[in-house]
Amino acid sequence: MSKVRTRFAPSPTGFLHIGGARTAFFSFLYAKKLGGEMILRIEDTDKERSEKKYEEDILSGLDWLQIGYSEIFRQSERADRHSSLLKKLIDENKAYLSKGERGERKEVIRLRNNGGEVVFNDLIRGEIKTDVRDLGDFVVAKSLEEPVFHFANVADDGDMKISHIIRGEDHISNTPRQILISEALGFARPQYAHIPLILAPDKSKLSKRHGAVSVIQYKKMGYLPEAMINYLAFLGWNPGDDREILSLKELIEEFSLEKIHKGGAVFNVEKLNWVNKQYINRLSENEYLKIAEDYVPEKYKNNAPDYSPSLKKLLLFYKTSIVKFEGLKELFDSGELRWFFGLNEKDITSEKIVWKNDENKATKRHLKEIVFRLKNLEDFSSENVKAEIQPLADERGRASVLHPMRFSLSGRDRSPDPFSMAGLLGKEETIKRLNRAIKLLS
RNA sequence: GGCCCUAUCGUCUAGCCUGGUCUAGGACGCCAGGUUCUCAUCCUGGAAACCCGGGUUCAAAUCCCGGUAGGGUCACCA
Repeated sequence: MSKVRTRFAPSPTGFLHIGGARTAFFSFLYAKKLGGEMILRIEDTDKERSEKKYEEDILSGLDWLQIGYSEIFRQSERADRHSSLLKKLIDENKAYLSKGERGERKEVIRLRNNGGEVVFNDLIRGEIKTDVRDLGDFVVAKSLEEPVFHFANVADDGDMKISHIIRGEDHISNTPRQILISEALGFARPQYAHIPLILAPDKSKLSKRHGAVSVIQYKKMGYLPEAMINYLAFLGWNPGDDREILSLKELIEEFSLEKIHKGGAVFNVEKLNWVNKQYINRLSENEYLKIAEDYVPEKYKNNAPDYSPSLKKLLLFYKTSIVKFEGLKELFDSGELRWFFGLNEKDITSEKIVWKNDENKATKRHLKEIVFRLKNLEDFSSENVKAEIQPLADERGRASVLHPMRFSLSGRDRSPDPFSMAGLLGKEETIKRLNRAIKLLS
């Protein structure tokens, strides 16, 4: 059996969206699985709609997702080859120049179609038969210099020795005519595999109005590429067991076209978020910080308060609570982190410091005891603070002790636990805030 | 509309080929409880589906037929 060679052939008339990325990824996975390779072919024959920025977006999207290709071609660079193939077809009387019909603009080149039935075996859907008569002598080129999509596509697949064409199911009805062209050109017929579409929540075809257009948008939102390809792979495919989180290596090992579904799959951000979270959790501290720091708004960068040992510890603290890195940015922008960057003293009132029906006097006593216990603590880590304070809380009532401490430090009804905050704030600032609260209660 | 494709919890899906082990399994989300000073995390539990109708069979989510619904495609765009 000859070498497996697949291709991803996007036209640079739009961004690399979720669906395209998955198609590329399946093509890539299949080639890798079979020890072959995938090539990238930019189909830029539509000069009006093709744009460089789209090509760049496609390239960077593939790069981000680590979808590698062994070679890259631009269809526009193969114009000479296309016209000579077209000439050959005309010379062999398999195609002919035809006058424009019904007021159509000019002469076009049509393929002679003898009709009959075209049958092909789709690797995912099985045998598909099409009566090809009503196609008529269809157009393959606008002129010798301007081949139509079908022609250029087939010519390139033939020349580039593509063994497997893996593409979206919207191409399934194009396949018969492409087979006709391929046969006229004398190429060996490739295997076809049409994968189901990715749907929007309302089951319609996923499009711009359903959110992010380019996969690069997901990069910007702080999704990890490993999470993205993992999730994408599971849209219409799964390894057949209960595993949900698979590395690229495992994906390659497990992948098979037979396990791809026939029905479309709805793109679900919630699940993507969950997958992403799994990957964030697995990041080492350094890997995490490297990315996290890019999501700190400018005004907070290098602007950590004096009392802060480091911004890094703060970022690390929120590692388990974000679902994507953009969540960090939201934390900063929402004021959620005000306890760290600048407490608003007006937020702290004696009523709020005191837990439910506790007395001011008792609360004050608790806070004083906390200060007393922390004053001489050498290593002011969250763990050590907890070791000092937890017994006190257990003894006098957890809420009665911990709520005042937490509120004194954060000025918020919802905040991290007091031990973590104390550790992040440092000894001096922690005691300063506690004393301020004690004063308020007097 | 023609042609083609598809159909299991709200969503992603296992099971279907090789009928019984399926009172249909897992995951996300949701709800409840637990852990907890709050929020989040984490743990436990719960609600939630075989599109409909016929047929074959002792037995059908699984096989067959017919509906219905959804999607794709019908370009001198890709």
